Amino acid sequence: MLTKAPKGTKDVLSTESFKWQYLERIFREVCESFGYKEIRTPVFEHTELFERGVGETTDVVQKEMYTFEDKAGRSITLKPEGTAPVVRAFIEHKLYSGAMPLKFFYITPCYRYERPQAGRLREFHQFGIEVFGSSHPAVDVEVMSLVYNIYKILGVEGIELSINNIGCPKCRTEYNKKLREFLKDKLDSLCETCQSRYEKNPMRILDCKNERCQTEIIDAPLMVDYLCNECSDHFEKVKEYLEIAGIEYKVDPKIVRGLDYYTKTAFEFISNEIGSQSTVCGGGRYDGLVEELGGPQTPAVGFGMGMERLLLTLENNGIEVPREKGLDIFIVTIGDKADKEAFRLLNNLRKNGISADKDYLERSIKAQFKYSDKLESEYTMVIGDDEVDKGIVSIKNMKTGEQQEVKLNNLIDELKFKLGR
RNA sequence: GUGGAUAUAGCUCAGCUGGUUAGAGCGCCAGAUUGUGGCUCUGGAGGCCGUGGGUUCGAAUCCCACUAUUCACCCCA
Repeated sequence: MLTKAPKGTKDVLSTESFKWQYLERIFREVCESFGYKEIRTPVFEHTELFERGVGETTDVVQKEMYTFEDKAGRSITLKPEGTAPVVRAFIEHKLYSGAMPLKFFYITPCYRYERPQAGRLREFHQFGIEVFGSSHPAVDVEVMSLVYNIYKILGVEGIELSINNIGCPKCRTEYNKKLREFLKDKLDSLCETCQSRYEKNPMRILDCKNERCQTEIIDAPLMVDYLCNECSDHFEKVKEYLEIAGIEYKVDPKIVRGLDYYTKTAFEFISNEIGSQSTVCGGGRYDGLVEELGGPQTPAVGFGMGMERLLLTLENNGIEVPREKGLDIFIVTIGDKADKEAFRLLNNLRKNGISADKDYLERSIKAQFKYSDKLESEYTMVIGDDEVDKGIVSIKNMKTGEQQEVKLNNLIDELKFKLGR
């Protein structure tokens, strides 16, 4: 137990971390080019924030939150998603009083108590963005376009964008009423989960994979057909802007978001190659959330992307993440005197921006070379008594095997030249 | 919360229907090459065979329980 990471968590070892750094770098670059700024919020929040923000009836809140009491008896919850905390910060710091729209991105761990499976962990990492202050449909599309760009840059193929409009509180309650009416006398032939969905979230029934349920709902009314003028107008404009952006999409009237705050636009990017958890990115508009949490009425859009799932997608696309470079130079030492000289040299090299390392195990020359090879050093130099006395060392290019004599006091300039620094 | 699969060396796995010192490849360490890596060859270290119980003269192997991992459902990124 002591030497086992808790269920649903994973160490990112140094042999993997370069992939994360790569993804994070791409996110940051793309966000910067879209004018988004980073925001960092705490890993834990008051439980109430998620109850109110995500919705008391959602599965996330009802059975998946890491909730505990702190020493003063406050109920604290590890963030299960990224949006509510950003909205909280937006309200707390009265950011609505500044220039709009306001565009943020974040990279954060999230926590949900679930049974782990492929593409699903209890601690997972989410990359997301939020835009506050504009109800313009083009903003919805900008958000999707940012995701689209990331996939393009990463070289990910076979990801499909599905969009829907799930209405606003006004037309959705109207629609839910219609849907319940339609399902009322079919209730008995629906599967168990769908029966519980009937009250909680009847739209979800449309998405059921159970065949019996599917045949029952063939003629069910669809949200798209019951949108109010404002919502359906918004939906049409989103499609127009998607055309302008040149982003392929399909309308999927069955997309339903499991978080209560979504309004109007809901979208998903789906990959069919990473197992059952096919949603690689999900997002949408949430025009009512800021107000719900005590701020002024402020429209907003955003998305969240699971980084573990993105990594899976890359793997299954056969995309190799560029590896980090090896060491510039490794110093092989022979004897005590040389060891001290090498230690002094290391310091100098590093100060000059040349990454350098040496042996610390007093191993044979051969073993030191092997180790240098493992570190993927560009160069390896040998230093023993002779070299210290004469002030001349030989440096070996590890790719070509060529060796060259260099004066110790010229070493740094010579290396800088060779490395193109 | 529900269901299925799996658990043997650091990693990937073999070990047939129970039979005595548990194997391979890779990795690690060393030597062949006494101051030069990658290739090759040789040797070495490294296992409570997930944990506990049971059946048996005898269990890595069969049975049960537990734990962990994993996949799927629910739900979500």
